[in-house]
Amino acid sequence: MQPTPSIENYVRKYVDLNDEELAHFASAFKEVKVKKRQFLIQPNFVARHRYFVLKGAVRAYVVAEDDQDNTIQLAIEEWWISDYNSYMFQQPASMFVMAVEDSTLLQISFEDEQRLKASNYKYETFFRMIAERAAAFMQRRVITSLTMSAEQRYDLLIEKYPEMANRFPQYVIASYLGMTTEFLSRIRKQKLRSKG
Amino acid sequence: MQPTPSIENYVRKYVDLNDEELAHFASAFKEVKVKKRQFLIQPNFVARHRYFVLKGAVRAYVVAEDDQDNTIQLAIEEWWISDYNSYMFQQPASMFVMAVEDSTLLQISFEDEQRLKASNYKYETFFRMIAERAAAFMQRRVITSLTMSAEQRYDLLIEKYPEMANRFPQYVIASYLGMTTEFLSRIRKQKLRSKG
DNA sequence: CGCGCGATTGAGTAATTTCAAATCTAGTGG
DNA sequence: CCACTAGATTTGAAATTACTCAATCGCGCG
Repeated sequence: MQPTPSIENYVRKYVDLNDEELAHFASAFKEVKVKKRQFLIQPNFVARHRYFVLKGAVRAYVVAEDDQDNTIQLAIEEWWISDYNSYMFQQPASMFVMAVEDSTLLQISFEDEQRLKASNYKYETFFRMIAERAAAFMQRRVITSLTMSAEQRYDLLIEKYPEMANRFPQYVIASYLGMTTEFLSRIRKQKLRSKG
Repeated sequence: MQPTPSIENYVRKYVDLNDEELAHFASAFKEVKVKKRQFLIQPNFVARHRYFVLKGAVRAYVVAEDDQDNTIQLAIEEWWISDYNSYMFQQPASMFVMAVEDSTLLQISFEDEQRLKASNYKYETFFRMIAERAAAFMQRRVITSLTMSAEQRYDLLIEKYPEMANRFPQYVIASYLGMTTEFLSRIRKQKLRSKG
C-alpha cells in the first residue's frame, strides 16, 4: 500500500504554494482518529467539517423510508468526505458519515475554510478546483446510473476504483451502485463461473 | 414569465462587485442565438464554452449503445449548461448539447474564464461557488436516483422545478429522470385518474 | 390538410427486488 | 486460543418495477 498521504502533497497537486503557505494551509486542519463504526456526521445536525482521509475508509449514506441505506460517497486515502449539502450551505445534514475502518482523518471546519479562502487567493483556487472535480465526478455517476445496467456499473467500479471493492463490504458497494446486496452477489457468482 | 435575466444580476447574487468589475466580468461573455435543434456541443469535440441561458431551453444528453438518449442536464433561464467534464478538463466531450427552443445564450470560453479568474479574486470566488452548487445539485440527483421510485422522482421534479416539466417535451423529462417515455406516460395517466 | 414527431396504449418480457432461509466469517469474551 | 455470535454473504423462488415492441392516436406547424 502507498505511504500515508499528506495534505501538503495533496494541495500541491492543484496549486503552487511556497513553504510558508503550505504550513499555513495545513495548520487549518486538525488530525482526528476514529474507530470503526464511529459517526462523523449524523442527520439533522449541521456538518461542521469536511474530512480528508489520511488512513482508513469512510462512507456517507442516507437511510430511506424502507430502512435501506444508500451509500452516497465512499472515501479512502486521499479522498474527501462530508455531507456537502450540509457542509457547504451549513444546513442540517441528511446523511450519516461513518468510519468503516479505524481511520485517521484531517478535519477542517467550515469557518476555518472560509478564513483560508479569504486569506489567500491560491486557497480559493484550490477549493474551486476540488469543487469542480467533485461536480464532474458526480456527473459521471449520474451518467452511469442513467445509461448502464447493474452489472456494467459494477464492472466500471472494479475497473476504475479496484481498491474500493476491497476496502468496503459487499453490501456497501451494492448500495453505492444502486442495487441490492443479493443482486450483486449473483452478479459476482456469475462472473466466477464464466472466468473459472 | 420573469423578465430576461442578466449575467450582471446573476453574478451579484454570489459576490459583491462594483460597476467596473461588473462590466469587466460581463465583457468576457458573448451573446449567441441558436435555433431549436441546433447543437452547441457534440461528442468527440472539446467543449470550448460554457453557456448561461438568457432565454430559451437547452438540454445535454448522451447517446447510449442502444441508441437511447439520456438527458444529463436541463437548462432554462438563469441556468448554466455545458459538458462539464469536457469543458473543465478540456477533453473530448461525450455529450450533445442542443437547443430545445430558439434560445439566447451567453457563452464564455475556457480561456476567457481562466483569465477572468486570474484577474480578480472575486471572480474566482464566484466560480468556486457555482461549482459547489453544481456538485451539491448533482449529489442530490444521485440521492434521488438511489432512493426513489420512478414516480417519486417525477413528483419531486414537478415539486421543485415545475417550470421544467412545461418547457421540455415529455420524452426529455423521462430520460432526465431515468425512465422511458412510455412509463412516464403511464405515471401521468394514473395521476389524472386519481385526481380527476 | 397532411406529415411527422411526440404521446398514449396494450401485451409480453427483462431486470432487479423482496422475502426467507441457509451458510459463511470475523470479531469478542471467556 | 477457541467457541460463540452477530453481521455479512449466498441461494432460491416469487413478486414488482420498469422496459420493449408495435400499433395507434393527436396535433402543431409548414
